[in-house]
Amino acid sequence: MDIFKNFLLQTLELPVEDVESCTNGLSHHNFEKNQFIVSPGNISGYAYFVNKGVLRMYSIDTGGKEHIIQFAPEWWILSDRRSTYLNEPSMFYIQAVEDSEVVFIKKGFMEEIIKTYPTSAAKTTMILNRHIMLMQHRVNLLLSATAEERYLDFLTTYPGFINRVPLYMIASYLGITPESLSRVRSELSR
Amino acid sequence: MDIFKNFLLQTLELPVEDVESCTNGLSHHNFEKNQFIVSPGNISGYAYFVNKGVLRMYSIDTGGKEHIIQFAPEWWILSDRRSTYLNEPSMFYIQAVEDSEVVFIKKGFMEEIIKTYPTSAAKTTMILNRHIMLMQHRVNLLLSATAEERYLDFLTTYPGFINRVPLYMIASYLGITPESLSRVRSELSR
DNA sequence: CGAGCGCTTGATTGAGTTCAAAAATCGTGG
DNA sequence: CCACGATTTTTGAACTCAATCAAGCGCTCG
Repeated sequence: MDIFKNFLLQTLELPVEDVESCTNGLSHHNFEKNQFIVSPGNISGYAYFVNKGVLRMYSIDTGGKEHIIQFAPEWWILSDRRSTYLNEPSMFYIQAVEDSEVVFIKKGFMEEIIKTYPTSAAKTTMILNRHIMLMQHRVNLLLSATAEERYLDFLTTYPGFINRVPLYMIASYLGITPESLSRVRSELSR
Repeated sequence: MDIFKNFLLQTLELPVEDVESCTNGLSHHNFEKNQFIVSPGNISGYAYFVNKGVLRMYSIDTGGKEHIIQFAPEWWILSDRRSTYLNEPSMFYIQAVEDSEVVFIKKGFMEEIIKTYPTSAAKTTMILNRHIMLMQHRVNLLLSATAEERYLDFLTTYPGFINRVPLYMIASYLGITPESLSRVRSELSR
């Protein structure tokens, strides 16, 4: 939980003396590699802050293929917003890619923080805006870039990730098959 | 500007008597069809609330093809978040698809609103969360759905839009060519 | 140490693109 | 209100990038 307290301290700039009380009522859980935090059909009332490890959110299509919407390494927040904020059954799986430690952020937690510390509003909304930025970038890539361009962008946008996540998951994130990614990589190393 | 005041009143639930003063310092502009509000290289310090009309945000790739990241009809807010919040030159065009009336929301405006009216935090962050929802859904579709499935989803997610926006733009939004969309549509009407 | 998982490589297929041109629609001025 | 030029949409044929199917290799970890 200390890592999440640091997040409140450093990123949201809450007063040191209040951080303790803020985290009362928040739970954190450990998940083994491949364990599920959310499955389709669940209603997930939480956003998930990653203390340690990596999570992925993905769907499975009618043909049985996985499609990764998002990865979340340390210090990131992951959530199926539709499920969390509209109380709908999730369409996605959220799963630990490595052994992970995850803080469960109750729906409304962030809004309470803002109400109590209005000066943190800019920081809090910045997290959401940053998330939208990344999604805008991702949509643009999916619309306009080739398999190779997407892979190269991934390498620069998420340096180090290539060593933590199996290639077939990166392929799924990029919207290509593992076979194609393999060919792209061998092309690049020519 | 009255429409934006209604937005503050209804969506953010600000007190009636304060709405007037909140909008001081906000400007609104009219744009003719095809006029540009933002071009690549600009730094856009605003988010754009659509009083009337439709905007689109798009990129042009190295091959000269357009790719629409997002449409924004009435009551929506459109912004290249990267440019607005990180002060970077935009990568995108923002253009009026119809004659449009647009309110320029200064960076920081929403955060000021929250500071002044902390109880609006939930409403304000909900707008951002809703935006993320839509993007998550869009990424999932781009990763997993065929041209036909994307088109059908578009029809249900944005009913009525088909009549306001030329098909070649919808094709660009869906990540397919106008020719493919035409074929999908003739298939569907068999 | 072998069974399963992840990655690579090769051959074939296919959904969607590209290129070209015709048809339909729109809009604007006479 | 109509005509004509421009824009948008459709249709056809050839092509292409990435997917699929299939097989083999090499770890790893149980």
